[in-house]
Order: sequence, then C-alpha cells, then structure tokens
Amino acid sequence: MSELETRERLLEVALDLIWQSNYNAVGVNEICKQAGVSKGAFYHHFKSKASLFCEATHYYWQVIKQDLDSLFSPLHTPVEQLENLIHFLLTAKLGDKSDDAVHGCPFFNAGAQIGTDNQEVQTALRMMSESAIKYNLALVKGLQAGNYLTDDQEPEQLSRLIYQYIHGVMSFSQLCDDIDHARQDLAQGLYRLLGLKRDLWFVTQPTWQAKD
Amino acid sequence: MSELETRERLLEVALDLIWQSNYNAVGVNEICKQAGVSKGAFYHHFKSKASLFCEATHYYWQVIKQDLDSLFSPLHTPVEQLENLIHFLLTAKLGDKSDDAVHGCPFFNAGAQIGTDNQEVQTALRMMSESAIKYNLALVKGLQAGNYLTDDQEPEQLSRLIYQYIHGVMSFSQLCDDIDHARQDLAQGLYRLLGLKRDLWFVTQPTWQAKD
DNA sequence: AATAATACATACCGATCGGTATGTTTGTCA
DNA sequence: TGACAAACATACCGATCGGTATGTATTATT
Repeated sequence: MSELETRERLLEVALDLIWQSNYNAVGVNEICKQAGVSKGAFYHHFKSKASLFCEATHYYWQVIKQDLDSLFSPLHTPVEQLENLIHFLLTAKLGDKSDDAVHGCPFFNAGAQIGTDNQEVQTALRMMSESAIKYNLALVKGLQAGNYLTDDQEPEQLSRLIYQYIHGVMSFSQLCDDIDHARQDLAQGLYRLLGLKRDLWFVTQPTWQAKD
Repeated sequence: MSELETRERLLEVALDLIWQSNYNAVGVNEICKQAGVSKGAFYHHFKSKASLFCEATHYYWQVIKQDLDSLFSPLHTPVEQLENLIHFLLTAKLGDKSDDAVHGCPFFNAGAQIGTDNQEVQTALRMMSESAIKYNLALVKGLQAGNYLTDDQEPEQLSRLIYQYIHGVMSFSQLCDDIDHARQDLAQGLYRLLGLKRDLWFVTQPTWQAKD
C-alpha cells in the first residue's frame, strides 16, 4: 500500500464505519483492521480518535462541497438549485440506494454523541454547519433576487431555518427508517420555510445528477 | 430510602446524567453511584442499560405529557397553544435557566447513538415521536379549524414537519450552544411551516407557564 | 556509507465498560 | 416462628476501550 494513502484509507474507512453505525460503536481497532493498517500507523497519523473524526469531518466536507458547488452552479436557475438540493439530499445523503437502512448525516449523529464533551469536535462540526449555511444563504439570496419568494425575510435567518429543518428531516427519517416520508416532507418543508411562491411548487425538475 | 423509590431514583438520575452528557458517556456505575444504590439494585430493577433507557424514555414522556396536556388545554385558543408550545420548548426543554450549556432532547441525542443498533431503544423512541406528533396534529387541526392558516395542507404532514423542525432547531442550538438563535428561529420556522397568517405572527402572548 | 527522520508494526497497558454470581438483609404470609 | 421470596449489597468477571512504549523497516539527507 502506498505511503500517503494510508492516511486517506483511515479517513475513508472511519467515515464508512461511522456512517454505518456511530462514533462510539466504532473502535480504533476496527478502523485499523478494516483499513488494513496497524494501530501504530493510526496513532502515527492521528493524535487521537477524536482528532481523526475532526479530520474526517473536514475530509468529508471537501467531498460534499464539490457536489454543492456543482448543484448550486450559476448555470442553474435558483429554483433549479433548490430542486437540485432536494434531490441531492434524498439520494446522496439519505441513501436512495435500495440497500439496508436510512442513514442520517454521520456528523450530526456523532456530534450529538461527543459534541458536548469534546471541544475540538464541537468546533469542527460548527464550522461545517457554518459552511453549509453559507450555501443556503446563496440559494436564498438567489431566490429573493429572482422574486421567487412571497416575502423578504432576512436571508441569514432563512438559511439557518433551512439548515435546521434539513437536519430534522434526516434524523427523523433515520429514526423511522423510512425514506418515503422524507421524500414527501423535505420539499414541502423547504417550500414552506422559504415561502416559495405556490405556482413554483413541485413543477421544476432537478438539473443535477450524482455522478455514478 | 424507601423501597419503591429506588426504581424512580435510578430513572431520574439516569435522565439527569444522560441529559447532561450522553448515553454512552454515562456508565451504569456512575448512575448507581449518583443514585446511591448498588449495582445489584440496578440489575434487580432493569435487565440492561438499554432497558433502563427505554423505561426512562417512557417515564420522561409521562412527565412531558402533563405539560403538553396543560399547554394544549382547550382553555387556550389554538394560537395561544402554539405560543405555549414555543414558550415551553424554549424554557423547559432548551434550558432557559441561565446555567451552563444548552441541552437538546436527551432522547434524540441518545437515539442517534444507539437507535440503529438497538431495536428495543429504537422502538421506544419511535413511539415517543408518534405521540409527540399526535399533539402537533391536534394543534394543526385546531389552527385549521379556526382558519388561522393560509392553506389547507394535510394536517398529518404538517404535524410531521413541525416535529422535524423542532428537533432540528434543538440540535442546532445545542451544537452552537446558542439559545438566542433558537429563540429567534423557532417561532419564525413554525409560523412559516404552518403557514400561519401573517397578522398573527408574534402578537400573541403565551398563556402557560412552567410550574417551578 | 553513515545518520536521521519518517512510517509503520507488535505487544501491551490501565481503565472502564456492561453484566453476573453469590451473599445478606428485609418484608410477607402462613 | 419458620419459610420464602423480593430487595438489595459486594465482589468480581471477561471483553474491549483508547492510548502508548518500543522495536523495525523504509526513505531522505548529508
């Protein structure tokens, strides 16, 4: 196995395992085992398990950002961007693939577990939240500028509301292991929160697709 | 210490500790220590830690229900009920008391941790969700019947949206350790999700207070 | 070629986890 | 008063946790 890859191997395996279950249930030993590296290698690259998690958060976010940049591309109209976001959340995040269970966002699940105890982790999660909300903010401003909304609420607050709701939907559908409700509710909730004009509801097709 | 109380002592201490941190971080030993009972007593009353958690969920919900019944009392108008709910969430749940940190709902934090692994826990949490949504449903129907809303969305879905959003707000404000945003966002989000008529926003005072 | 730092691997640590086996007290009913 | 079970208390268990100490290749530097 190549040298620099070891680090990424650990990050990806950790993401995978934590995604499938949760932070506490996944031990350092198992991460190493699945990654095919030794514990020494693990603690050579990361100073602690929490530290790995922080870096994994960052790593994961870099990947997500590529998708977000793509589906929020100026090539799409604001309404298309909104539909792209919905489509993205339903497929890439909630696990449209007909496999096993519905996954929430691994970082918020994990954040609920260690966030309050570990300052480092909490900070990492906050920064990811802020970044995500910035994307929402751009979307909201685009929708406002295009006169697609029924009122002129502060865009900062609106982008926060959206973020909160998305998180709520994902947690709920994970608990109920039911993606169908999420599919019904997500768009509805976002439309309502944003105050999207009624004649624009459920009429635009997403213009973005997850790459393979 | 009286006999029957031991059980409740364990439940309340467990709630307290889990509330303050999280399910995984709180061990059986510490619960027993804080409750002033032995481990033998613990496993005399509960067959496992997860089982305790399930019973604690039920116990906790019984307490919450009393508040919900009170603040959703027919003595209040539907709009007052809504404001009562908001006030309740901001004070009793998010911890208005100026003490330390912002707490989310301990059960959803814990649910994110063990929910997927433990069938028993997951079921208990689902039932609590369903019950909570039923309260929302009554509220929504009341608001619709009183013609306080701008549209006639399916009340079942609306009550779900509300539930999801509330959960999202609480998680977010816990992560950010910032109750001020929650205070700003909660009402705004609920108004928008429900489609409450604009002239009713922020004009009604809650008619319910937490009993010390 | 010698040296030093990097990148691991192996073996092991104390702490703590949830859980149990067994003993002792306490109340209950006959 | 004796029998019996419920309600604990004490001591301990194996497993596993995150983390470390130490040894060994490998690579870069001089």
